[in-house]
Amino acid sequence: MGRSPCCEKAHTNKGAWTKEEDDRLIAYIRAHGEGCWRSLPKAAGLLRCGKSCRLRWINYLRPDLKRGNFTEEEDEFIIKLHSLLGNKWSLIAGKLPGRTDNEIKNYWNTHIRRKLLNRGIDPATHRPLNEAAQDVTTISFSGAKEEKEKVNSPSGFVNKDEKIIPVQERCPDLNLDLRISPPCDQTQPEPLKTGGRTLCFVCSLGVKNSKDCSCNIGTAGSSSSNSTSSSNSNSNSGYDFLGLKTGFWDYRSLEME
DNA sequence: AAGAGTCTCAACCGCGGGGGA
DNA sequence: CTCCCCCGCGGTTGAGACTCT
Repeated sequence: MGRSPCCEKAHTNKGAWTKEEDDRLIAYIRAHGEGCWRSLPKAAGLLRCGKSCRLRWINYLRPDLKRGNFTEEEDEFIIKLHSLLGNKWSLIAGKLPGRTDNEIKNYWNTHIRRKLLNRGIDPATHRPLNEAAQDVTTISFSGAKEEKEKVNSPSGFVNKDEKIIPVQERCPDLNLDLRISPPCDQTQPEPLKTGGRTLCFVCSLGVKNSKDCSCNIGTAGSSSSNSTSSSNSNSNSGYDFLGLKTGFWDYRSLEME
C-alpha cells in the first residue's frame, strides 16, 4: 500500500542544505536552466531528491527573490488576496514579485493571522469574529449535545481553535457541518479604472483571457458566447470572480464541499 | 546565568492534477 | 481510455533562535 517514494531515500541527504550543496545547485541551474527536477540531483552531483532541490531553489536560491521583511503594503495586499483566494499561496505569491508561496504561507501563519485576530477578524473567513456569531445556521449531523455547546460558546463560530467537546455522534463516519448565512457585505467594491475604462477584479490581478473576466478587457478578442456564467452576470452586478458574484469570497458557502 | 517556553521559517511529506505513452 | 510519471501545491514538522522568568 501507499505511494512509492519520490526518490531513493536511502541515498539522499535530508535536513538543512550546506553551502556546497547550494553552490552545486546554483551552478547546475545556471548552466542548464530549471526543469526536470527528477534527474537534476544526479546530474548536478547532489545527494538530494528532486523535490528537495526544487524547493531549495524556489524558496531560497532563486536570484530574483526579495529577502527581508514584508512591508505594510504587502501585508494588506496579502490579506486582500487571501480573502479572495483563500490558502492559494502560489497564486498569492504570483502577485507578489520576489516572494515565494512558502514565505507567504509562513508569514501568514506567524504574523498576519495574529494581526487579524487582534483586529477582531477571523483570518479564515475575513469576517469580524463577533459577527460570525450571528446569522449563521449550522446544520449538523452530530448530536444535539454538541450543538448546545456551540450555542453556549462566546462566538458561536465553529473552527478548530474552539474546543468543542466531542460527543457521541449519530453517524460516526459522517461529519458534515453545513452552514447557511447571508452574504457578508452587500456593497460592491469599487472597481479599478484604467484609462477611463473599468477593470474587473480578474483583470486587475493580471489574469488574461479569463472566462471570469467581467469587464471584457481581459477577454477582448475572444468569443463571449461560450461564457454563460460571466457573460450574464456582470454588466451591473460587480465582480464575478471565479463564479462568485458578490465580490467577497464567502468560504462558508464552500465548506460543505 | 540558565532553564523553560515561545516563535520563526526552512524543509519535508503526501496528495492531486497534467500530460505523455 | 487507462496507466504511470513527474511536478507543484498546501499542510505540517522540528531545529534553532529568541524571549521570559
